[in-house]
Amino acid sequence: MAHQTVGQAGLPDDPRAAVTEPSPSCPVEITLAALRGRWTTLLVRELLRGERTFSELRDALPALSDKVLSDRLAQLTEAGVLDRERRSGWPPRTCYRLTPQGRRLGPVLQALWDWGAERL
Amino acid sequence: MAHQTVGQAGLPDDPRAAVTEPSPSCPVEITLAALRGRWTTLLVRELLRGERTFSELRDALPALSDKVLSDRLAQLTEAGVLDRERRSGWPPRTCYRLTPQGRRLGPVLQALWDWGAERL
DNA sequence: CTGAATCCCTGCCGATACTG
DNA sequence: CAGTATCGGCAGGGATTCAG
Repeated sequence: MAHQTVGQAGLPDDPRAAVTEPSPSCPVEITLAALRGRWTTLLVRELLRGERTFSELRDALPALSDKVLSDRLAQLTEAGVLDRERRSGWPPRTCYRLTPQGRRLGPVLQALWDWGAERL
Repeated sequence: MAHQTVGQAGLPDDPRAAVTEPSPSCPVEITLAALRGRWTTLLVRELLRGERTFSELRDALPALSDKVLSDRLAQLTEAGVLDRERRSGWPPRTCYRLTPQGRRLGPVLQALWDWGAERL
């Protein structure tokens, strides 16, 4: 439903692409904001493989500090990309999984991958 | 040809996606590096519509300073996204146009647009 | 175990001024 | 016209420490 007004024409000619300065409401900016920052795409890739706890993510990305991991998980949760589920009991565990919106980032990452792969 | 080893499986299971920290040689990072920074996607969008001179770009994006415009054009040229053509004579003009690689950013921006548009 | 708070350092980007 | 040089403010992100 996003493009019924432009058909096959694509983005450059979409009337809503007429902005003349960066705007947080531009769809492209929204997506880039969700993926912004170091480590973010690696985290999404990890979660595309399945749900993970905080420590599983830390183990999967050993060079990522707790602070940045926590920051990125908050950013992605805020962006609607993933859910957190706190499990009661001991030791405390929090499990993260992609939302349906988050799973739709798969094709986006694939598009980014494909373009970059052609340059190698 | 980028994915013959993974068929339809897609990125998360590609063996080359096994990196555990951000790497400049990761295809996703290459693409994000090309698009990095404020104004970059707007410049690419503008050039997807056709070639532009420095001042045409400045007129299209009035809030963009000369310095940043110059920085972005250099970054995109370095990334192989666009070519510059200096025209001799007076006044001096430099024309920018997308390379074939640069034109292939169209589908990438479209993927970014589509994901962001669903969130509105 | 899962984070939040703090500190510091670096790089981005905007403004301004200047050159071929 | 098409840039480059310089400076300053601010946000990103790493290390460390503290808390629920």
